[in-house]
Amino acid sequence: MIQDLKNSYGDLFEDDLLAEINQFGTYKDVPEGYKLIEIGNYIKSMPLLISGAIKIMRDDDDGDELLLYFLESGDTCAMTLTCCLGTTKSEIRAIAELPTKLIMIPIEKMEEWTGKYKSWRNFVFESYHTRLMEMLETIDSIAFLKMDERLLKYLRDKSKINNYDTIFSTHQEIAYELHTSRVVISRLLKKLENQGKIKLNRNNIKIISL
Amino acid sequence: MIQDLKNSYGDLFEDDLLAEINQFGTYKDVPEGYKLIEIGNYIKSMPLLISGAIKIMRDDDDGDELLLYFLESGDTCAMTLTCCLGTTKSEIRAIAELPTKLIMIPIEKMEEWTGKYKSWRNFVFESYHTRLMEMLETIDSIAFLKMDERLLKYLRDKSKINNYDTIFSTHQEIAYELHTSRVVISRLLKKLENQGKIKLNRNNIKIISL
DNA sequence: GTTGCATAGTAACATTTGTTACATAGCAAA
DNA sequence: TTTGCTATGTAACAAATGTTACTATGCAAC
Repeated sequence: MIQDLKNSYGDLFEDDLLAEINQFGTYKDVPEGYKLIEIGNYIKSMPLLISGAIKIMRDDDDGDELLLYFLESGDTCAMTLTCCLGTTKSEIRAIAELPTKLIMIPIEKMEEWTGKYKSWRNFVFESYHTRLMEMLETIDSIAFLKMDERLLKYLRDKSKINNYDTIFSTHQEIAYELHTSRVVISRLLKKLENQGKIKLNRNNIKIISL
Repeated sequence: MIQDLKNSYGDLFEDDLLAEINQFGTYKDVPEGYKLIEIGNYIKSMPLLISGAIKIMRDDDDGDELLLYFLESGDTCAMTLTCCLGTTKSEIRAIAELPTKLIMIPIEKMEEWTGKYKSWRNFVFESYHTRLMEMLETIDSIAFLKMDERLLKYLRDKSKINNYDTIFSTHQEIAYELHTSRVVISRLLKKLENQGKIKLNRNNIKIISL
């Protein structure tokens, strides 16, 4: 574990801190689709991403859902932070988008290190920063873009995250993540296919040129 | 200034920190409508709200805009924090919603205190937390609510912020903040009036029961 | 191959939201 | 009072999105 850790965070943290992370953190290796956090869960630890990607979803009571953003490999921790502080329940759902390796840090340590290590403090601030910017981007998308533009952006983001030009999702899954209906997505995807930008197949979408 | 400061933050910060804030902070008293931050500005200081309220708006390049949230009186500082860290430009616009008193803290101090005072650190984290939650609520509104529900929520929030049952806005202003058109707002407001929930007047809306 | 199920295609229609265009009303300055 | 400006009301229409319902297709289990 220490090697993975050094690869991802060696530049960021001093050795003492790395050692502490190694000592108190719990290594986790989860498969694609693994549910890391469910809405309403109490959060007692904070994840550091080593590799893979995590999808952060917002759900409301009526079963509505919406993709907020992805956490990427070298990329920092979650907005989970937020939920840690108060003994509040999670407002979001976190699901592994890819096979993902991460280290879970217990809350107490997280707080302790905040006083102890400047690099840790900066890391946490930096994470908050990134998260807020990510949320802003999400707001831009749903407030200012039409569904066809949102879909395009979605396809681009998704293929970037997976680092692959084929997206293995059904229309229904995409519809859930963009909070619309399957028929709408099918319609728009077909239009993109007619424009020669993608190639539709069962259970996957090949990207030709976005 | 020290008295205002103690009233608003006395419970939160220890005396040493209060003294430093008093020493290094700049007191500001701005009228309603005063533009505190414009998109693209570089942020060199962080505001502590003493009284009043600040409206945070998101704008995009095409002139689209959208109300993100309000900062309230005793309420903590801004997402401005975020913009401070990096030497990045502001992604948002901040406008005094009411006559507002605040203290501006220079960035350097902000960072220095983060290491020095636990209460300051917690305050900053807490602020980030609140801001993220506020953004989540905004996302919920635009993603899951129809325009009529958003308008209702807007009227409630606005009257709460101003602590008054009459809202002094034109339909056009509301339309900008909800990122829709004046006609749409007029239409929906008229419906609410017909339901007996509000009373429409020129330049103001009296709330009867929401 | 046949069956059964999940996925995708598509038409027709409903609803919501946005747009245009014009009429009316309130208010203040001349 | 008249004028002019801003704000509001409203109809008619357009576009975007959502819904229903049904068909077709791909794939796997049998």
